[in-house]
Amino acid sequence: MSELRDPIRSGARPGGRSLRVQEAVHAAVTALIEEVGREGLTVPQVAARAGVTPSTIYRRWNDMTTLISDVAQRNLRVDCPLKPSGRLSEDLPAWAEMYQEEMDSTPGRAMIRDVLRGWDGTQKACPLLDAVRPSIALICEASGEPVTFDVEAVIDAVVAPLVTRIVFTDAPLPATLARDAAVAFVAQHSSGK
Amino acid sequence: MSELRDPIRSGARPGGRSLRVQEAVHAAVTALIEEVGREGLTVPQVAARAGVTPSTIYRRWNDMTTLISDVAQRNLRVDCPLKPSGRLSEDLPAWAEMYQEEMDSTPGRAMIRDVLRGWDGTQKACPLLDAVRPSIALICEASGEPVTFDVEAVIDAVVAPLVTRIVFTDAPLPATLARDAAVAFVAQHSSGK
DNA sequence: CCCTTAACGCAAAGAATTTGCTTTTATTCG
DNA sequence: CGAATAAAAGCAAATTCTTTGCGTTAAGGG
Repeated sequence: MSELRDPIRSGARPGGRSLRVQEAVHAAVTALIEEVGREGLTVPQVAARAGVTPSTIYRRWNDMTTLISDVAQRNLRVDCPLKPSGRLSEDLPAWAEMYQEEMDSTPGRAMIRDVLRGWDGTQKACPLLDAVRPSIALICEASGEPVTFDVEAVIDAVVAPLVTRIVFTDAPLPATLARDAAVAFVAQHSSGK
Repeated sequence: MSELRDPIRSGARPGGRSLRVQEAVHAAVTALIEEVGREGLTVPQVAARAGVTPSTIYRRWNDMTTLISDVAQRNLRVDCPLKPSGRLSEDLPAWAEMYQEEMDSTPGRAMIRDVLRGWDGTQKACPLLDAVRPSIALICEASGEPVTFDVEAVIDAVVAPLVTRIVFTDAPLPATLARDAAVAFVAQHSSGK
């Protein structure tokens, strides 16, 4: 959509006033989304609430879509309190179930959409999948058994069907969709080859 | 995002001038995307090219995002010249390969993103998956063998991993990603149970 | 502690969007 | 096959959003 200011740059000023402004704006967006929804949410409105000039927002984020996407990305960080038991056949399904509950909810769905709207496909990092890989990797490592598959394979088998439905459909999901996929995946990769 | 005018409604006027305006606007969008790209494409610009008043566009589509999404949805109709051989183990991988080529291309990726940006998740019909189901169903029916799976299962196994990568990443895809998934899927559903 | 300059504030200029009203013209019905 | 009806388009004024130039504030580095 449009280049956000690169936070890692020589001479950049990530602290102090800049940071306060960023926090105030993010908070204002979050609050106003609650109050008036995403539609009919305008930059001048956010600016007023944050105690900031509209031009400040335009210069940093360019437009409302990018700003909302930026806020949504912060909320993607699901700090899941994982306590891997070490048994893949338990941990992966458990995580999958939790992940589905997190994502297939009104705020979860809205968050994914918000992230996507501000995503133009030219950035390297993919916020949603990047947020997920560490958890999967952790579960695999905790497993004593040597894994014969890739983290990407898990994403294909359990994350992809889930997010595809969330992104492209309105219909409520079967409660055990992700869990079942995880169980099937583990079964397939332990028995046989 | 915002309700497009319901085309099926008592008293609606799908023909005549309305239709001409719609076609002119769609054509203008397509042409201008080529010339100036999606960014920096404005409603007044489109209106001028289409020989229409801006207010006409605003009243019908509400905003540029919705209009672009609407245009992209028309282009989703991939009339794939399928000639099912009747052997699932050939037809499904062949279709998967073709589908990937169609979607994992610069215009294909842009199209998917355009559709998603105008998608607020409250419509019943899902333009992307709806465009795919008939093809899969056709292949399954053409197969003499009685199928032991669902169309949705195919979507989960081959379409989902594909679109997830397209939607969430910038990285180029392995050329045989979808084909391989299709082969594995057929193998799994013919042997064994 | 001072210097440099990134980032903000302010206000004017410019562009996009909304809105009330009029006109055109599909569609329906007699 | 004409009216009659109302959906959709045109037009223009009013509003609101966005951009931009320039002065001011205050991080970060020497």
